[in-house]
Amino acid sequence: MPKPEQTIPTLFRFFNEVGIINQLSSRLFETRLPDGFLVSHFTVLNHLTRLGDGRTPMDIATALQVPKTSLTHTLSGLSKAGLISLEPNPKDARSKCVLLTDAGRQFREDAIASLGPDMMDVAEHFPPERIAEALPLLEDIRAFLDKRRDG
Amino acid sequence: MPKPEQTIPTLFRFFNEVGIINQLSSRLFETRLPDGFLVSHFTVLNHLTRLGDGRTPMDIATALQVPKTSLTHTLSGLSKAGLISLEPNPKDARSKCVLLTDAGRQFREDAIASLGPDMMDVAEHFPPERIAEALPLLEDIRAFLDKRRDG
DNA sequence: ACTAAATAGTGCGATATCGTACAAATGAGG
DNA sequence: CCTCATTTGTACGATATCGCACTATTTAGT
Repeated sequence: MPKPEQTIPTLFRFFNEVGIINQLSSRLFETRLPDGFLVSHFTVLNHLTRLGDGRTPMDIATALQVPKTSLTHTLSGLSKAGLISLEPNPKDARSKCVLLTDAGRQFREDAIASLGPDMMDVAEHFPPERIAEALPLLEDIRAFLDKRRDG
Repeated sequence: MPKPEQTIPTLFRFFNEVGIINQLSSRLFETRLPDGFLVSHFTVLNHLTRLGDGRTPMDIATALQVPKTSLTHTLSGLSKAGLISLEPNPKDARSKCVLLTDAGRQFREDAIASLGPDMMDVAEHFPPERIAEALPLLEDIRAFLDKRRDG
């Protein structure tokens, strides 16, 4: 039975730290990306590369937990830049398929490469084991919030 | 000597999880706040309550790691809503002092109270010790990124 | 088959965020 | 004192984000 007096401040601090880390890291990411591109663009390209392209916008929006209207905008930017192509979905005429282009794959690789020095800098101060230790908790909390959102 | 092959993907996953948790928790927060208020508003009120008001906008922007132009906008919203008052800074005529009003303190308390059930729900699934274990790492990474940003 | 409910993507409007450029004020160096 | 660089807050413009409403399509219930 958790005691609210200690628990709630601890959780507030947790979410507060997460918020600021996100802010700082996103900003850092963006200074490394070509002008006009944001973390949101990279995130989509990274997702498609890691888990495979050909997904629908709705799949991606759900996975990344962004509203579908926001994703429409992001995809439109990626498409204009030639980093993805949007094709009709043969399984569902309402929907589309998001395909990576070669330029899109290259963009992601370049982005990762240009972030490499920053990442190594972090890695030098924080042993990967220490980061790896925290990952399960983060993933669990993410999954919890994720499931909770639907219900 | 960290090995890039494992380290960099681990860090990517870390920042990715942080990003999604931030997105999910911010959204949840905002559904609990009165209409028209965002996490950014709460964050400022919370900061002033915890560390004391009378600070300058620039102090707050630095502490919260948001661009000063963004904070100007947030403060303007808080001021219009009567949750803070902006007064001239006797020490520096360029600057201002941000003071909490009673309504501002009350707003924060109400916000925390309305988030209570959500927090307890999280707390039931994640023992506070487990959260507390992760806090030092988050704080260290935050501090590292924070310092790194200046240099 | 037919209607009703649910779902996918988008257009639109409101507003948040942030970079640039500025004016006012301060501080540093001569 | 008197520059000149720095700092504070803001106005402005550009764009991101997101909620609402809408159309087209699919799915479910009868």
